[in-house]
Amino acid sequence: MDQSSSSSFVDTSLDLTIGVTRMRVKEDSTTSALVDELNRVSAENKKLSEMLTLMCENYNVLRKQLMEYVNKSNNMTERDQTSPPKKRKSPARDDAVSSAVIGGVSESSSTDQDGQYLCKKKQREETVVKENVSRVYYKTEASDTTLVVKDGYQWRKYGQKVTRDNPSPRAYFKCACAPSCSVKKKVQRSVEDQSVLVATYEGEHNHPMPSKIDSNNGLNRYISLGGHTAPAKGSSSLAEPVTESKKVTSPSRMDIPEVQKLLVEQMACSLTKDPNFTAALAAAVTGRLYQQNQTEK
DNA sequence: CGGATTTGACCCGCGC
DNA sequence: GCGCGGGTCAAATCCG
Repeated sequence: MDQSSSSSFVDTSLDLTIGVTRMRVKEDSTTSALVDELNRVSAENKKLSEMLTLMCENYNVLRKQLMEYVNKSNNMTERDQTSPPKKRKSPARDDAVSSAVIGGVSESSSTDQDGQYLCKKKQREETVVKENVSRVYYKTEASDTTLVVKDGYQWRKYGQKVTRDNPSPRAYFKCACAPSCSVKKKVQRSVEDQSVLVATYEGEHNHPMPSKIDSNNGLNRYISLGGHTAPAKGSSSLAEPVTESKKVTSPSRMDIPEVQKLLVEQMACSLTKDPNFTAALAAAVTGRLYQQNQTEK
């Protein structure tokens, strides 16, 4: 946790300051006007850089707070999940080692009489024998009643159910590339926080993400839950859906440099959308070019 | 009209 | 064996 928060700090100081050297101001009034303008712009750039740095600091502070909050609520939910004696065991892929199914009741307990039964059972197990199961949390508008999670992949909804432990319905999705890609996901609102969508992924896509844009610009935002169940891990990130994998084999798909890169990209993206910023940036670049021109002469 | 979504019915595992 | 509950199927419906 500490590791991640410290390592996730991204030095975003863009060094936009254009050390405008005191140029030999010509008597020419237009030149002096230009220099004035350059000075003004460079000061503005300085200001912008400071603002950006401040924003980053604020972001880090907020992120820390969110982590703490999430960890707290997570501890609570874990207690909630363990304490009430559930009548039924939740499915293997949801809460236990999924390989328990692989071992196969069929092997040890198979008898002649239920051969046919086991045949069917095996068929089903094949679909159950999984793969990686991961859970991802998405922050959405509480008023948003759709169970759509824009994670970049295309999904086909094939069912919806109201489950006992959660009043909000659970939606079932298959990857749109099925049957070639057998990834499934379940999406349900969190019991504690209706604005949080919990997506449970089963399996891994065997094809590239069709649209990366959606994953970044969608309605939903991944929320960083570095230590949802394992706070010690702390591999948190802004955009990477933190997977709460049930199997050891699940790779951590993004390391810190990548996280930083992504973070910077996101910041750059939001900044470039601001016309004021782009104007200032253009001015800064022009200023720099102008400066170079002057020194070359 | 074709693909996506909805929704009731059905299947199957599990506990009693 | 029965009933409950989660997961899936598939016909009906919606929508671009």
